Amino acid sequence: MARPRKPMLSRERIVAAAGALVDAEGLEAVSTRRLAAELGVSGPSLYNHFRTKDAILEAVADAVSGQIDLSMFDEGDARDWRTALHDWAVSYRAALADHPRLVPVLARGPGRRPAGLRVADAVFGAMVRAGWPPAQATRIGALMRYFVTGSALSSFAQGFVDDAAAYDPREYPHLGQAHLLAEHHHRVDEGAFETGLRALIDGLALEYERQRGAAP
Amino acid sequence: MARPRKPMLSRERIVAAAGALVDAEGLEAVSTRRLAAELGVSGPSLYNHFRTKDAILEAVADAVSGQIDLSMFDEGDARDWRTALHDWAVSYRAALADHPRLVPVLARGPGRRPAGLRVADAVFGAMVRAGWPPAQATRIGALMRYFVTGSALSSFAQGFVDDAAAYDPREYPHLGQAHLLAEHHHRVDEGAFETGLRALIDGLALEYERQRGAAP
DNA sequence: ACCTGAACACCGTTCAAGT
DNA sequence: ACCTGAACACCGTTCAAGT
Repeated sequence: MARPRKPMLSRERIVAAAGALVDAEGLEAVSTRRLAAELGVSGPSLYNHFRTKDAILEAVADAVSGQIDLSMFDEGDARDWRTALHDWAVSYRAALADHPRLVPVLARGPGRRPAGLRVADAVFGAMVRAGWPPAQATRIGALMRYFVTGSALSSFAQGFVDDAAAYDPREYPHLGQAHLLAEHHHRVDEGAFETGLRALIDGLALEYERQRGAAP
Repeated sequence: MARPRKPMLSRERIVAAAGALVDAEGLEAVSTRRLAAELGVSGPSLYNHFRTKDAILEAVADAVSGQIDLSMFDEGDARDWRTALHDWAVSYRAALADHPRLVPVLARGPGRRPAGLRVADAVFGAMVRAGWPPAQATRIGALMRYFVTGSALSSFAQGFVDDAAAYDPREYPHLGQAHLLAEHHHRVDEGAFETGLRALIDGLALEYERQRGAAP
């Protein structure tokens, strides 16, 4: 078969297939041979389009970053920084929660990924425009990433086994209900995210007022 | 050689060697063959002591959870819930930051790991004792884990490449200084963690007062 | 330029064989 | 009980060969 007159692969097709495979079966399931089989080619063919398997995953990650809504940071948008930050975090988490198994790749940071850099640029720019000193704006970008990636990386509630016998009341006197967490993981994790996000932004607002008071 | 009269391996030796290997070279470097070689045995020998490679990593993770200070949650401790939560988060992060490459394993939750369960038990019990409703105490445990694992999983600052040319000012008008982040990553990430932790706890204190005011 | 099969140096895990 | 080598079904990546 050798070289077809019409290429069988493209970067787009590879990224789409890799994304679907990660979502369906997880990062471990993505092998070059498996991915190539899904695309109807042999393993080494992928190396005509990407330098390494990791570069494929980076491209998938950037596609996910591209789903994050940034419109709340537009110059013309009327939302104040608290509301903008909240709405952005919700969209950020939603994009990651759609592809939880990709979060370890996204957590590596933007690197040279364009969509990742656009996110960092938008939030930093908006916080500075709202009156935060640049060093604080950087910290806000960082701490929001900690919180959102942490919440999307793995379910808190699903981290507890579904088996009442696992929680010996003599060892763990307060975990008598922990075996119920897994069943309600959606509610628990959503609630914790909302509570945490609210607390984070309320706390930042306090800090903002302190700085306002101190500065001229 | 077959079976020696004195066993060559023990769970403890395997866990110690695996931990050292993860710290030195990362999770990807831990293969059963590599680990066995480090211990002077052949690969399959490990299966006499652990059912799978993953069980070895779980054991390493539990050893790290065992390093987290929980004394601030003791009944006799005089710290109020805000201070206790702060001091715990600092110790929690320090334990994880000592072994950042293990964080993806720790982020899976306690599962059946005893040290992981002790942490969950202590923080939940202390929050309830401080007056938080159980559902809120659960959320606090969850959101703290989001924030701490997110901050330990990967450096925010090191997620940006060290190359000024990567930040085209026409594409990313606010990232003119981003190439300096990697150089100061320690300061940046520490500062963001402290700012975020303070904001989180200040925000929770506001919520606590609201509940106090609303309840009888 | 873009695909192929063969090859290299790896994986996790099982299992029969040894003591 | 606890170690071994052989084996199975995999890996990521390189490379010469094909068109």
